Amino acid sequence: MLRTHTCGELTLENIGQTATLCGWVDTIRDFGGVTFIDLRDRYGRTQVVFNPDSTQEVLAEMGKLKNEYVIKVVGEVRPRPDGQTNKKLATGEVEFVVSDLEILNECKTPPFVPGQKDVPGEDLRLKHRYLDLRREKMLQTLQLRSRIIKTMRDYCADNNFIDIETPILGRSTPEGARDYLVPSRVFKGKFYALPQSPQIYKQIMMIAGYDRYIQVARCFRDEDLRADRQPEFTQLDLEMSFVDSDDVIGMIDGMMQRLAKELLGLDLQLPLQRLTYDEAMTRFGHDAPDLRFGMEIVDVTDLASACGFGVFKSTAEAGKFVRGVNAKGAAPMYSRKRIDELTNMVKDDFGAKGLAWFRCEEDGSLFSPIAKFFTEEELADLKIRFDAEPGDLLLLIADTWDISCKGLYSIRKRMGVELELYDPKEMHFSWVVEFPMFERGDETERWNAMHHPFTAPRDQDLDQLDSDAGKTRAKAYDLVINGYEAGGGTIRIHDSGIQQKVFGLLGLDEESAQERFGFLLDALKYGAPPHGGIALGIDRVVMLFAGLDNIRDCIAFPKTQKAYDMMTEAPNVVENLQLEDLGIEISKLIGNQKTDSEEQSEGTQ
RNA sequence: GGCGCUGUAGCUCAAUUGGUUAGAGUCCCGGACUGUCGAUCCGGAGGUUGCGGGUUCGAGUCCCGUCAGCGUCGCCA
Repeated sequence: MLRTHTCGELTLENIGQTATLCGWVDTIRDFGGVTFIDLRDRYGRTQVVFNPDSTQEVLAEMGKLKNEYVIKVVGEVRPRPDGQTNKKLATGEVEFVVSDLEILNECKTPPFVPGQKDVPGEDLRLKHRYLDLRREKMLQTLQLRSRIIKTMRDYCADNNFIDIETPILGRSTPEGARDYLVPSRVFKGKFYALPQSPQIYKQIMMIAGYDRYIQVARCFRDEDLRADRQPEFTQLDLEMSFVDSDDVIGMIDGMMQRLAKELLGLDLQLPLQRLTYDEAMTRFGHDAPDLRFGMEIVDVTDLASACGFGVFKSTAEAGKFVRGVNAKGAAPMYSRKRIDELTNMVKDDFGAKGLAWFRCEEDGSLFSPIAKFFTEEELADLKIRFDAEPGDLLLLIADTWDISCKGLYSIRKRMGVELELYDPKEMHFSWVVEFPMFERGDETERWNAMHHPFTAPRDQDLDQLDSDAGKTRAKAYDLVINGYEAGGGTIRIHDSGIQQKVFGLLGLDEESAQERFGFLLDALKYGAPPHGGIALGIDRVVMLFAGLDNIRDCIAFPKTQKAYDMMTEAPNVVENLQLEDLGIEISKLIGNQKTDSEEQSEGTQ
């Protein structure tokens, strides 16, 4: 080892000891005579002191030091003079008086330094990720991530789970998200697919009798990115045999309790709150509601059908919905302009026709551009329904169930932040359960699986599969933290008769089901136990536990919104020889296109 | 693919209704200083305002296109 201690280690207990430290030059404070350098590594910072009575050689080397040089110093640990301790530093009561200095490596003048106050632009951070990862915040987040994963693994190990790796090179299953494909050299013209999840493999493991499986699994989905979505991400994949929904939920309840306790010092009361999907949609318009605040949706379709306002009346009579939220005390903060912004949001993003609003005045009356279409009694009814008090702002959408859900959900989410309706540091864990088995495809009359085609229906809904499939509820459950879907799972179908029936409803005949999932269907016939599981999005859990609002800061080497790696410049062109090996020819329409960033950097040179 | 925000010195940001030589802090370079910890002080360097076009007597500012980053809708079984 080049060093005897780390930069976060030396304290008053080490006074008088000779030690050797290695690290990066964080800051230099040169007083002409004495010079202080904060030496930094993963573990902390130690103040290193150069005195004028050092040797000429040491002083000469010291003169060469600049930000982010990597050095090794030998010296003695001494207490700091009275009144000169630094309480911000764990090592702040001591200093390290240097007797020898070796420059292990120099550093070009960096585009930014890890300690600077203003965080650089994200593109610059991603391009020079090795510098960005030196930043305290990144270091803390990745350490938290490591501890979260360790705690998850420990918990699972304590509960008899076995950790098993499944293939990265797998087979494309055209359902679901777009696959990342890998061409085969041996089977020219054929492709592997990177896993969207180890779903099939873990079910096979259950059939094989490995009744409690986990994996920290990298998954890949070739879809557009979001603040909380990366093309490759990590999930804690878990599957259990001889269980029902409550058993899986209970297992994760315990895991969340341990995570919250060990990493945040929070005591979670178990069982965690549960909402059904229907309840979540009715009350919050979304299947992963943020339960840290109220502002629940109020349905006034019945009032609307009897009122004089044509838009409301016709909407209600068409079997659609008039629903709204009461933003308590929001009226003074929301000018016409800000209400217009909300209106544009629900129109542009979700295709709502408009946003009706009522302001509750000081005298308790409701003011609105559309108030004239309502009788005094109707206005009074609205007030009662929404529990409106002076200063409140009522926002209503008259539209389909889907649009009213989406619009009111986004309004609630946005105003929750703007009105500071909750403490951003608060954590709320809950479950949304009993999702529908099926949803309608956009252009077809056929059903689509809401989760995946192996999801089991609730026992009491089995009969409904034939009569009213749309009403069938599944043994499906999502873990929701602070309004984010942190994980989701289901109990799987282990009965081939039910599986055939579900395939039928999904429009999959026996032949095509066999073609796509034959190996699983075969395996299910060889003694499949009842089983089910869940997958937790580790990146998102880290994001939420760290109090961050984007997932890239929880991943060491994330990709941009276009799934581009700014540091390695992947994806990129490959040698023609590699393509020939694979029997692949790039279409002339595409050619060997330069990536956009290459074009841009050439343009700016 | 749609909508929106952003792009000015190495970095973080200013620049009034379009108006003189595009500024500040920081970083960098040089100098001073023996107790700082966001060190301080003095001096200096540093710009094709992302790129291309247009309007105008005049464009960092307005318009069109384009590229990049971010947010969002679609999408994400």
